[in-house]
Amino acid sequence: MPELPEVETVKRGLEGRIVGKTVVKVDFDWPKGFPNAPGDVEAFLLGASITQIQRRGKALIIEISTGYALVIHLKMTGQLVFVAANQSDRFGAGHPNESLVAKLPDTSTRVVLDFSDGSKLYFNDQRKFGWMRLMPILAVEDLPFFQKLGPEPMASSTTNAMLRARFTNRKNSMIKAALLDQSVLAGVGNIYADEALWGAKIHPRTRVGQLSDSELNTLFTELRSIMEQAIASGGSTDKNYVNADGQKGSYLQIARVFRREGQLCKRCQTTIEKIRIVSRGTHICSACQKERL
DNA sequence: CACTTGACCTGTCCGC
DNA sequence: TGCGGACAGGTCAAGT
Repeated sequence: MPELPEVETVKRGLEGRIVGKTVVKVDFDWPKGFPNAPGDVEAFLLGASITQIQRRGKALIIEISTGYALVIHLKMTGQLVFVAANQSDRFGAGHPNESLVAKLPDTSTRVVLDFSDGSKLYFNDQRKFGWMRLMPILAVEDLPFFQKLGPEPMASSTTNAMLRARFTNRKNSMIKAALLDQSVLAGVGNIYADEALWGAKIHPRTRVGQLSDSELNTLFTELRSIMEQAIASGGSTDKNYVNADGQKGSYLQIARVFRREGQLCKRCQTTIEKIRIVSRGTHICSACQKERL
């Protein structure tokens, strides 16, 4: 389930691997995942080169020399995996990714881009929730998804005061629902919502209006800190997520509550519980994160 | 408008 | 062993 740290990790991986490369072939057989007008691929992608890669929220924007861009959302099980021309150089016998690369393309492969140097980029998506779309760069920001998207939590221009104002617009929501709402704040998903709430000692069912300014500030500080650590760990791999080299992220090895139900709270040794809030699996320490009525 | 819930998908796991 | 059902969770549409 790629959230901001996972998508950022993919973005950084792709920057060093596909920028400057020329696309010579595109294979896809899945209209819902690549819903483009006939002819777009030939006119605006083939023969063109990758110029830069951006991330906004959980979406990636791969810009192309034709003034078009590939906009990609990995949703829950999407992967973007780069494979060099000579696989054995990078994924030879004994390499941790040998088995993964050996089976690409697999049954989850939706799109394959071939570059002129023989390398390839695979877009895999087991559950088909993700999408990839070719469109003019100038039209990207007009997509409803980007129109509604809230500010970037890690940007220096995003202040606590600004975030407090956005959250308190949703004062009757549970804080976890507000954190997951991409129109309030971009990039937070189930993993880092639980991790940040534990860090700030806030029960996820608390209504936004019940939180003081200082509690909200602590929550935002925790969120930034957690996301920074997650990026440094290459993101979180629960099942599907891998980076641009096909490697897993290691954040869950240092996670405090997520997927730690039944284990002890690292702060107070109480057993971590898994409950259900806003239809999502939610991990809490009921001693550190007291529910208020 | 604020807020919640179900649908979209497929692979996996659990109980029978 | 096989099978039904619950579960995983990002976003959007539709509901209250």
